[in-house]
Amino acid sequence: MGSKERRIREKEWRRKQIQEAAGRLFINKGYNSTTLEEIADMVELTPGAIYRHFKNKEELFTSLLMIPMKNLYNQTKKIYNNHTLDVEDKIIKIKESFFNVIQEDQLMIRTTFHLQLGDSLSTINHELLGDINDLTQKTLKFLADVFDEGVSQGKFVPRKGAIYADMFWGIITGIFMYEEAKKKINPSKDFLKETIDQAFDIFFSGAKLKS
Amino acid sequence: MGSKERRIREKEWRRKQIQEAAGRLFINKGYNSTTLEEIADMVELTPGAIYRHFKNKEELFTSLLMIPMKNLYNQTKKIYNNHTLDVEDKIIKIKESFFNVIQEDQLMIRTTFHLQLGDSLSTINHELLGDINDLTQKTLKFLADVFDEGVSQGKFVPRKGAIYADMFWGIITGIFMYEEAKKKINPSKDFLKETIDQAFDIFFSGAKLKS
Amino acid sequence: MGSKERRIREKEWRRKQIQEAAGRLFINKGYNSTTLEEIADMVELTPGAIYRHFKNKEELFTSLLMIPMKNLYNQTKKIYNNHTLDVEDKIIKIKESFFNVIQEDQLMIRTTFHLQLGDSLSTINHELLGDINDLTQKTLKFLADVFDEGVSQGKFVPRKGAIYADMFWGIITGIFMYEEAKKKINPSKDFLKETIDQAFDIFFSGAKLKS
Amino acid sequence: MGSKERRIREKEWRRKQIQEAAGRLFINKGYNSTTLEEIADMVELTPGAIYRHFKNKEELFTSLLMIPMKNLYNQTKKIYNNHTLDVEDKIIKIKESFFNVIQEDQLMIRTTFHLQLGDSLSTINHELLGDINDLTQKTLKFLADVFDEGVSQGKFVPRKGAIYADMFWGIITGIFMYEEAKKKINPSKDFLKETIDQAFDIFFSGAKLKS
DNA sequence: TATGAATGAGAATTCATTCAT
DNA sequence: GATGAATGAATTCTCATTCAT
Repeated sequence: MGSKERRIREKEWRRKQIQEAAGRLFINKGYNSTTLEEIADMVELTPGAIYRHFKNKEELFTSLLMIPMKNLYNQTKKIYNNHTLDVEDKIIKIKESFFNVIQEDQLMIRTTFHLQLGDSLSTINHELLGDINDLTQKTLKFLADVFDEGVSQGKFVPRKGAIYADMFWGIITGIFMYEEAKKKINPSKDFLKETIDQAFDIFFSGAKLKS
Repeated sequence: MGSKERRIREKEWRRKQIQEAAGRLFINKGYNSTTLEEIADMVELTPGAIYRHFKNKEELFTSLLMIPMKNLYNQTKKIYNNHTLDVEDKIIKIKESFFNVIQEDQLMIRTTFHLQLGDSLSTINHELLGDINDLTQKTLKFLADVFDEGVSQGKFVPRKGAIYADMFWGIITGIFMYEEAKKKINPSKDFLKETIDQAFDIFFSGAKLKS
Repeated sequence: MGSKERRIREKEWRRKQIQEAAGRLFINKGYNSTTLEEIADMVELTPGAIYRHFKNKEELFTSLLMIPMKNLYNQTKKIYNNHTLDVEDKIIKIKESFFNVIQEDQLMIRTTFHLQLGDSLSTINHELLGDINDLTQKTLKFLADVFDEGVSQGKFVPRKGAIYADMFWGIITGIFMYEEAKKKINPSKDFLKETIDQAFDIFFSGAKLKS
Repeated sequence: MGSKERRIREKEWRRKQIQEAAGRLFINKGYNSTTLEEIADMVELTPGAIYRHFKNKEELFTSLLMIPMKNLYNQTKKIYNNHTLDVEDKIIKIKESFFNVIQEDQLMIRTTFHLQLGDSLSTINHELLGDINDLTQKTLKFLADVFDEGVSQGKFVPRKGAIYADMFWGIITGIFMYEEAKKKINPSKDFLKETIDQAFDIFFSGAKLKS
């Protein structure tokens, strides 16, 4: 019988459920201000039960990164491998992917920065952290390759594709964070999409070789 | 007698001393992992004494932003008001200012992001927070004005100067954070200056109107 | 059919298996630091399954005493009843028995002391605890009887046999614990056998009536 | 003014107060069953305040050993250095000292055994543990020296003094623990003094060279 | 019989902050 | 202005034990 499999599926579902609750809370209140009790309450469990699914609070937190990161990786890979698209199309599509994933999953950006701030993540699960870094690198590698291709096709100003990719990532995350911050103070309007698009236009236009 | 003034000067010196210690600690260990006792130890005081100089931990933390922010503001203002420079020169000089201040005072960026992450900063002194935001806005306003000027001079692609300014800020901070993160994993080489410069080139070249 | 017996045998075998695993763990990590999960892992069971065999953790712990205690009891009884031996021989043989059992089954001593320390053993199964005490008393009773016999034969300084027996037990266990402790700090050499033998010599020589 | 000294004295007094409360509790309930809250209640403090005086629960516990151990050491040293006593007198006096200290401070024995059982003392302050071991060794060294002297005076059966000393220690602690255990089950009579004295007689008589 | 998810109650810490001196 | 002892509230994490399957 598939009773064992059902168990596994249920366990996975629980895991996801906890992640979602934690994610929502982390976004709203930040990592340190979110307690395990709140998370547990949200999924109608006890704090102790969460430890069956995650080694500790930080692993739970970090695990949240994997979801959108995998997403991002897969989408980027798909675009990269789509040979009906030319270089410019690929870059535009990757930009849209980035934007969508980040938009849907604000937590990713926040978590990334949390990791970068290095705040009290000493007990972190190093395997997981390594996985995340690998995934980011691999994702940006696709992007870098596309840029390299564009350069070799004489479409872009000759620069290392990796530099283009880093910039790309920096621009998107930097603007995202800053716009989020502004929204917090004055929530009236959301300029995120607009600013990122315009930034990308400039970036793109600056990258292209003027024929 | 100037004894009163001397006392004031001494007090200010103490304040600065505490800020420096706290800054170093915050950078290395993050906000939450740094205890007031550590800070106090570093300046050979007791935790209680710090409360004579700062309302609480968060105000101390936030106050650290004021130093480089003022710096940044003043430098930007000076460049803005220097009428011997043309628009392009101003922007390049402002970029250098930003880079230098950020470079010297990494804490600013980290603190900024901390504020953006909204992590446990609920008890923050709102006046101080407001001050910082004002200063940032005012600094970026100078930048936006320069861009507006460039646009009206037909030098840049027509866009709102504020958008250019935001992007500018986002690019620099985003790249800074990402490069810092990479350095943490592989400390071999420091691409920060190079990446920011190249990013700026692209940005600048994308912003300029092709004649 | 013997299927019922087979089941019983299997159950007993499981029980023994659990005891062995628990014993090894208790010796190495102490009672409190050993979790039921660890024990269960070691015998490839789940924590819950252990409750089919033992009422709770403490009963499992205490039950470990029964094995060597019974052993000790049986051996002592045999020697006691062996009428080809004279009093001195019996005592020497009993000493050897004690030493061997303790040596092979260090846990007994440790468990005994744990019980004596009274640490968190409130929920203990009183029946089992009683059994163990009875067994100890009965074992020492044989020894006491031998001493009494020796006294009445004019071989030993007149004292109550029970006192001799208690002393005997105290000496062996006390030296055992102390030597173990020393071994922990400096594991180079093992003086246990030597020290116990010499102690016994002194004890024996002090007990004997100088003719 | 001696205000600073008064502070220090007060702090020391607090420390002692905490130790006494903890000691009483540890004796009655065992280490693991005693909570910091109980200890804190007893001295009318909060659990947190205890951490100003002791790094953690285990250090508090272990520190209790130092008091009687120092006592024992000092008394033994005094006897050792008293040149008006002959070897036999010294040994008898040391025995009395041991008995009294152990009697008054049962915790010492229990703690010693706790350390020997190695139960969950992983976070222990190693310095302190080392100190205790040193003190024990030094104390037994005095005893060993006395025995060596006795041997060289032809009073005792030739054996290493260290062996005599270890035995001495093992006998006393072993009997103490066993008698305590018996008292727990049947509290009617206390044979401790009697048993130790008789054990010592035998030991002593066994050690002495029959002229 | 065994599983393993979940409980529940505790218990040790940690620290920002206060306040009498 | 500084001290440092004390607070107190929070929070993470641990496990023996239970129970539906």
